Amino acid sequence: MIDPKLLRTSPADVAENLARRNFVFDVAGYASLEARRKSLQVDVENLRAERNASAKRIGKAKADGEDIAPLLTAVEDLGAELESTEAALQDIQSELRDIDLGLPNLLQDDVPEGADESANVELSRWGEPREFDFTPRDHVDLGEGLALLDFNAAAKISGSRFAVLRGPLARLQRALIQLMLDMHTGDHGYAEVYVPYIVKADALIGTGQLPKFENDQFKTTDEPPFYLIPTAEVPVTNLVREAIVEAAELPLMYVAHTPCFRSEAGSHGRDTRGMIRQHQFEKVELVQIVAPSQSADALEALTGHAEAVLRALELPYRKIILCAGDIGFGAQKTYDLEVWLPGQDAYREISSCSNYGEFQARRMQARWRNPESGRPELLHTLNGSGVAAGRALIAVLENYQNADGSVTVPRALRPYMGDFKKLTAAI
RNA sequence: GGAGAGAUGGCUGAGUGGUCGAAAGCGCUCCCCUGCUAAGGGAGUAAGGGUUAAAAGCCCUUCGAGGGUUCGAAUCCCUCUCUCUCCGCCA
Repeated sequence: MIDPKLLRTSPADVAENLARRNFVFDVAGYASLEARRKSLQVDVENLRAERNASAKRIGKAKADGEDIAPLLTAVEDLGAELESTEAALQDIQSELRDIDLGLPNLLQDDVPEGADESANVELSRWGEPREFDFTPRDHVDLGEGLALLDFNAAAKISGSRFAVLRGPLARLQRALIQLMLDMHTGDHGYAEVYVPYIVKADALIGTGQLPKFENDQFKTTDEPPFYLIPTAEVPVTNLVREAIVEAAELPLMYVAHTPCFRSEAGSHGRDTRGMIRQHQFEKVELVQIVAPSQSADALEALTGHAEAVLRALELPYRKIILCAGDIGFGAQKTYDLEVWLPGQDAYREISSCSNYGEFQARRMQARWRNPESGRPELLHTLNGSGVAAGRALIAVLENYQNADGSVTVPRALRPYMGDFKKLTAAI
C-alpha cells in the first residue's frame, strides 16, 4: 500500500510514478473522495466528543443526586445524527481502502522504463551455454524417455498442468531442495522455517495477492475463505504481521521450502508443454525483513544468494532487471534470474528477487522500533526464489543431458543422490 | 467430536454500567541519594488515527473480533475466532 499521507499531499507525484507502469491514478477523483472523508471524519469525531462529554456530565449529575432528565433530552438527537454520519464515513473509508489496496507500489528511480518484458534490461551473464554435438532434447522428451516424468498419469488424477515424477527424478527434485536449504542456512545465514500452506485472506492481502489477484489463487473453502499459498512469501512474510520488531533482531532472514499453488488463470495456451508452468510446484523461498535503510543492499545480497545456487549447479544464467511495465504489482524493484534451457534455446525465469519497500509492511502493519526516533516505523520486506525447484529440475535435465538420452547428476547434487550418478532408462 | 475455563498495556494481573486507556507489581528509561556494587527515593513508560506545512495542543478509536442494549460498556446480551484443561478419535 502506498502511504495514504503521500496520496493526500502529493497525488501528482504518485500519478507520475504509477504512470511508468501504465497505471492511471485518478488524481481528481481521489482528491474529492479524500475531501469528503476529511469533512465526514471531523464531523464524526466532533459528534463523538460531544457525546462523550455529555455522558460524563450525566454520570456526574447522577452521582451528585441531581435531576438528569433535562440532560437526557439535550442529547436526544445526538445518537441518530452520529449514526448516520458514521455510516457515511464508513462508506467512504471503505471506498478509499479499496482504491488504496488496488494501487501498485511506487517504482524506484533506477527501474528502467518500458511497456513490457521486451524492455527488461540484461545486467550480467554467468556461465557458457553448453555446445551440444547432438540436438538437445527438451525436458519432456528426456523425462518421458527415461520413464521418470509422467504427464498422462497426472492428467488422469488432476488434469493439465500437473506432473508425476518417479524414482530418481523425484529424488533429484528433493536433492535440489536439500542443496538449496543447506546453502541458504549454512552459507547465507537464513533461518529455515516450516509454515502453513493454507492461509487466510488477510495474509494474502498483507503480501499483495489480494484483493486484486483473487483469480490467480486456489480457494479451498468459501466460509471461512482459505487459500492455498501461491508462494512461501505469503506465510513467511506474514510472520511479522502486526508485530513490532526490536532493532537488534534485524535483519530477519528466512528460508522455506513449500509447494506453490497457482490457478494460472489467464495464461491459457502459455507454456502448455512440460512442467514450466504448473498448478503445483516446489520452491525454496528467501525472505528478508530489514530496516528501511538496508533494503537496497539486501536486495543485492538476496539476489546473490539465489545466484549462488545456480553457480553451485553450474547452470548458465543471466540476471535482468524488470522494466516499469513488467515489474510485479507490489515490487519497487525486481531482478529476475533466467536460466539457460537448451531444449527451448532460451533463457527462462527461475528466480525473481524483489524489494517491496514498505508496501507489504504497511498492509501487514509490520514495524520495528527505530532507536533514533524511539517510534515504531514500517519495515521493509524482500523476497526471492532461491530458486524454483521445478524449474531447476528442468534446467538440470536439459543442461546435463547426454546423447543417449540419459542425464548426468550435477556434482553438487551427488551427496544427496545416493548411488545415482546418472539417470538412465534402465532404472 | 463432547464438556468446561479463559482472552485486559512489554510481562504478571486487578477491575461487573459513569471522572477507566485502565489499580498494583515486574520490566524498561531518566533523575536523586549512596565513594563501586547492592539497597533506597522520585518521575516517566501502549498503539492507531484526525486536525496542522510541521510541531505543540486539542480531539477520536482501541481491554480477542464483529454486532446489540444504553445518555454512557473492559464491565450486560448475541455471534464468531483463538488459547488452555479433561474425554473421545487420530498421522
